This record gives sequence, structure tokens and C-alpha cells, in this order.
Amino acid sequence: MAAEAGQVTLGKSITTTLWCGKGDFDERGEDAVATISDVAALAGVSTATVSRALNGKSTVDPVLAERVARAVAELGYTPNGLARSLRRRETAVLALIISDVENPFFTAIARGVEDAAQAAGYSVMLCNSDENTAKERRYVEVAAQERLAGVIMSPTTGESDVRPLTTHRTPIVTVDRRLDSADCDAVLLDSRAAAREAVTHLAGNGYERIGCIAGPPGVTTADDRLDGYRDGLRAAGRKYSAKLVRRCEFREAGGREAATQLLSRPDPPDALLVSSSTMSVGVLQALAELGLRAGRDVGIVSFDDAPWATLILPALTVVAQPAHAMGELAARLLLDRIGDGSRATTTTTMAAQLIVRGSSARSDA
Amino acid sequence: MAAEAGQVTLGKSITTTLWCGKGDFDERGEDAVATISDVAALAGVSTATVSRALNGKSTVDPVLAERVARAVAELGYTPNGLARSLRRRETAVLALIISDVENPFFTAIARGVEDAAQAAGYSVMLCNSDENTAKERRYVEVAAQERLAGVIMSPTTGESDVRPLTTHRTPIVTVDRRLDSADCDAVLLDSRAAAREAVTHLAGNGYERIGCIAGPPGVTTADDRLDGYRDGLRAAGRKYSAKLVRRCEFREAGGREAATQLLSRPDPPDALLVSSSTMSVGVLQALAELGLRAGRDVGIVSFDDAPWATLILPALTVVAQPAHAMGELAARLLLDRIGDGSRATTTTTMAAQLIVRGSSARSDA
DNA sequence: TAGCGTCGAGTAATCGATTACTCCCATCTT
DNA sequence: AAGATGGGAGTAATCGATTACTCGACGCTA
Repeated sequence: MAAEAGQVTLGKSITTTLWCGKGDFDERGEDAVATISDVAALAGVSTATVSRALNGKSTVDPVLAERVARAVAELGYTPNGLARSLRRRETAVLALIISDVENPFFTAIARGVEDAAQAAGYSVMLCNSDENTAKERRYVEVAAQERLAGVIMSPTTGESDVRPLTTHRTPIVTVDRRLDSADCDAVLLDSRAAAREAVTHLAGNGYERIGCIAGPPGVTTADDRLDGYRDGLRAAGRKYSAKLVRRCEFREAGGREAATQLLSRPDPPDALLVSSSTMSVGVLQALAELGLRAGRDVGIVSFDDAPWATLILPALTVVAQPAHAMGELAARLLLDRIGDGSRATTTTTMAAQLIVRGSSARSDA
Repeated sequence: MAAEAGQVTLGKSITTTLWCGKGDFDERGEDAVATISDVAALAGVSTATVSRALNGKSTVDPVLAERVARAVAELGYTPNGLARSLRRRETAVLALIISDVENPFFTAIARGVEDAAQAAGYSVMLCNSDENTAKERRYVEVAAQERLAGVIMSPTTGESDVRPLTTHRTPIVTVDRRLDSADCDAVLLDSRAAAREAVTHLAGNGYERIGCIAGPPGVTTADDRLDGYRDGLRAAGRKYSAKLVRRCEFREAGGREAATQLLSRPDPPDALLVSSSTMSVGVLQALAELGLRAGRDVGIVSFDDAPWATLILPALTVVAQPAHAMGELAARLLLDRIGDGSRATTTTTMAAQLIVRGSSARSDA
């Protein structure tokens, strides 16, 4: 990468004391962080009273409460969340395990999750599984160890191992992908129907040899979209041919390579259904390199409505997924289940929306 | 939003018992999660021995270690990270506070941070401040309460309040933006020089009325880029005019509105320096709506090299920032400081790279 | 064989909060 | 006035691990 460090400046320091918490400690001649006992001692009350005053569960004499508040302020006391969580046997942190923070689809989900969690006073730990079952498993273990309140995940495979969570009865909600190895709430999108609709659309516009760039085998959405692709071909009276299908990672590089291979064949596809916007970036690069134009030479429909989809020429026809809403719903379901673990699990399937633009129009055909 | 729930299926359930941790508990007739005492009892040793066997700090008789391992497996025991962290007075979790997970620049930083943290056995809690000092402050408090090992942040303002962290001596590293209110490591990019270079480039290509779409006042990178813009104008012998400058959020909508306003003036700019790729999406939309073409009618240089920058026509000239490397370095600095709090703070300034493409070429002028 | 060192395992203190329980005192009832 | 009631504060147990300290057994040396 072209990232060279320019200059390094050492010894930056600050002169004002206003913000310098260190000063307070030096004055008190102590080194440790204030605890509830310190507050209690300074306020002249018991730790129980401090706790009650801070949590407002039970009534406390206003005079004492005031003394506590003053002591808290003076010491800069921050309750120890670890001790609190240990005792209460609950935390206010959720985990979100996705395969790629750089994929705008997952990013939008993350945003939805974060919004809902934040509104309910929860924080979100974001974990990148990288489509790697070992990393995924590691994060599942961390979530179990840290006794997080719940987990939202887009599992790498339908058989991902979540036993550390089920053992602890940690609620799980899957988003975007199914998890067969545990009984949990799921927020899905009807990928199969969406793919079928996309293929039907392409066939309707006169494309004959429709190809498909699908995600890795085992990823439920990848398999579903491929199934939907075949459904669409069948409905249009076309024959399925493995030669028109490539499977690769949900990444730019994967899409580029797959498209290059398919379009360099002696009998190339005249249209492509691409399974994610990240792949489409690579696909469109491949088209440019091969001197092909979307919509004229090759019809393109891509999953995910990227912000740049309307900036390119012709604009990209997409299958828009309500990612933010999916994340938000997943978080709400999870919070709901954290509140009541007995409710039966639900599977919510959302509908995608085909947005027709120029790249599938066969404009100049 | 077009996100309607399609169908809801209730009562999904699982029939195999293989994965169902619940069964184990029922067999043991217990409801609680296994603790180290349970393991010790089952293995017929003390809790101290279990702890030693699991952490491998001290040698344990292989026979006992084996018994412990068997008990752990049988009970599905997962150590309680809260109790451990409380006792050890340390956690293996970092916080990353950024203003927008949906901005690819921050996403790339997050990815870099995550990679480095994960490699060192740390997890990352991702927090969205939304450019909102109150939300930011809340997350700072959470990080302090949960006694996280350290915080990487891109502060909303140079005066963001991080006292809860300094009080606890929690190490902080800022990335992308400066924090004046505390003495901490910083990983920055020389925004001012980069902006200046971009303007010089535009001026060199013959653009006369160069405008600027900058971020919100108070955000250090926004102010720096604006300063660099003025530097560039001065170097090119152009006069600065506030009429050619708009400040808005680092978002699509902000860029769109700002560009529409500027370009609808009686004396519009003939080039624009745009402060982020998210804004540029909006700017390019505005151009399309006004029937203007980048590079011919309006020269465009944008911060951030987006994946789609080469897909549009003409391709977008950008100031590329080494976001992943910045995140990685920030994480490494933080981990380093967690290991040794006494080291002097450093400020690393990285260099941006101007990548000239068609949008600033004045091709058809 | 007495004495010393080492190794390994158990006992119990500890981290810092929450909270069940107890106790005191003021108010109210009859 | 005696007893019942109840609000409010303190005492100490508790959450589940880690670890300082203690102690016994074993092997080695003089």
C-alpha cells in the first residue's frame, strides 16, 4: 500500500490542568481508581447507601444523597461495570457478528442494529468473521465468556457452531442468513424469490444466455440466490448450464475474476445476475477492461442498492434489500427476547425490491 | 422505506438434540450455568487447580489436568470473563468510536483496527457517535465503566470530553482527527497539504473559480481541509471567496444540497474540492440533475478513493487516504501503550496521495 | 537420619459492586 | 402508653474467577 508515514512528532504535551484527571490523583496522593468504598468513606455513609443513591432503587435521605453526589463528583468516580455485571448477572452489550464490515450491506445492518441498541441503552460489539468459521467461532466464544446480553449474527454457514451461546442460554438472532444448528429468531430476505424475479426480468428483456455470479457454497444466501436463479431460468423456459455460473467470495476481486472468466468464454453469457454490490464493482471493472458495456453488451442485475448505482452509465439495475430495517428488527427481536426468553422463535422474511435501471435495459440491442 | 415484512413464520423448532445445550442441563437437573466450582467438584480438585490447569501459569499434575479437561468438556464450562476481568483488573476489549459506520473511510479504519486487535487477541467494540457530542460522551462513559483496555476515537471536536477515560488512565489513540483536550497518541493525515495539492492541481488544469465543499466547523479535518484549500488558492494567486464555499455534513445529502446551491449561483464555481466520498455521491447526483458533466463543466476532486471511483465516467480524481493502515497503526499504538503506559505520546502524520483521473482533466474544455 | 529445597495442591483473601437481611427510630393506632 | 408499622441505613453475603500464602510430600545432601 502507498501509505508511508510522513512525519512523527514526539512529546506532544498539554499545559492546561483543567482536563488533566491526573492532577486530582496527585493531590490525593493516591494511585488507584476510586471505588464505591472510597465514595462511601468520603460521604460518611455505607456502600449500600451509595449504591442505592446512585441507582435510585430505594429511597435515600436527600441529605445523604447530596453528600454522595458531592463525593462522586470530587473523586471522579465511575462505577465498575464489570463488578456490577458480575453481581447482577447481566450486561448491556450485544455482539454483532458479520462477515465483512467493509460491505455496505452489512454496514447498513450494523447501523440499524446500533440505532436500536443505542436507543435501548445497549452497546454493540462488532465482530468481523471474514467468512471464516474459525474466527466466527472465536467470537462466539468471546460473546459467551463476556456474558454478553445477546448476539446477532449472519452465520458463515448454516451449521456454524454456537454451542457456547446455547449453553449459556444467550439469545441469538440471525440476520440475512439462516442458522440450522440452533433454534433462534431470524430476520431474512427472500433471496430466492428475488433472484428469480431478477432472472425473469432479464429474460423478459430478451437476454438469452443469462449467467450468475454467486457467493461461496454453504452460505445460505448464496445457495438461495442460485436456487432462485435456476427457478427463474426454468420459468423462462431456459436450460440451466453450469458453464454460466461462477461462485466466488462476496468481494470486488471475486466478482472481477468470475466475470472475466465467464465473459472470456467462447460462448459468453449475455447477461449476469450478481449476488452483491461488492462483487458488482469487480464485474463492472471486468466489463470495462473487456470493452463491454453494461445494458448493451451484457445485461446486469446486482443485489444491493449501492449509493453509486445511479452514478454510473447506464445506471445499475438492482435488487434492493432493506438492510437497515433488517438490522433494526433483528436488534428489537433480540432485546425483546432478552426481556422474555420463553417466547417462541420467529422467522421474519422480508421482501426485496427490484429496481430497474439502465444496466438491464438492452437499450442498444 | 420500501421495507415491508413479507411473511412471518412462527414456532420454528429443531428436532435433533446434538446441538441442543439445554438437554445437558436437564439431565443434570440444574438450571444454572457451570462455574469453576462445579468443574472443581466434578474433577475432584480445588478451584485453584482448575484455574491453574486452564491458564497454564503454573504446572499441574497431568493426571489432574486431564480430569479437569474432562470435567470442563462434560459441563460445557466457559469461564466467566467478567469475574476474570474484575480480578485481573484488565479486559481484552477495545472501543472504536467513529462518527459513521456507513462511511467507507471509517469502515476501512475499523477494518484495520479490527485486524490488528484480533491478531493480538483483543475484541473491538464499535461505537457510532453520529457526529454528536452527547452520543460520543455516552460511549466514552461506557468505555470507562466497562474498564475497556483502551479507546481509539475520531473525536467529533477537538474539545471532546474524555475525562472519564483520563481519570481511569485508559489509553486513548485518536485517528483521523485531533483531540486537544487530552494528551494522547494520534494517527493523522496531512489534510491541509492534501487539500492544497488538490487545489493546485485544479488550478494547474485551468480551472478558475474553484469551490470547496467542506465538513462541519469544529471537526478538525474539515477545518484543516478548508485551510489547505485557501493555501492552494493563495499559491495559485486566486482570491478566496466565501461564496464558493459550503460546509455540510460528511454525507450524501449534505454534498448534494451544497453542490446544488453552489452550482445554481449566477456565478457558479467551475471546479469543486469535495471533502469525502460520501459527499461526492451527492455532488455527482447534483451534477447529473443540473445536466452538468464532471471534468468538462465542473472539475471535481474528492477526498477518499471509493471503489466506484473508476466506474463512473469520467473517473473520479481523488485524494486517497490510507485508511486501513491508519486504523492498523492506531490499534498497534494503543496495544503498545496498554503494555507500557509511560511511553511519550506520538503524533504520526501520514501522507495522502492525489490520484488524477478524468473528473479534473478539463478534457473537453 | 536430620535438614533443606522444590514442587504441587489446597485455603482463603480479593476484585467492586448489589442486595437480602437486620436493626433502629419515628409515627400511628387503639 | 404499649404495640404495630414502616421508612431508611448499615452489615455482610454474594457474583466467579485469580492468586498470595500455607502446607505436606518427596528427593537429595551431609
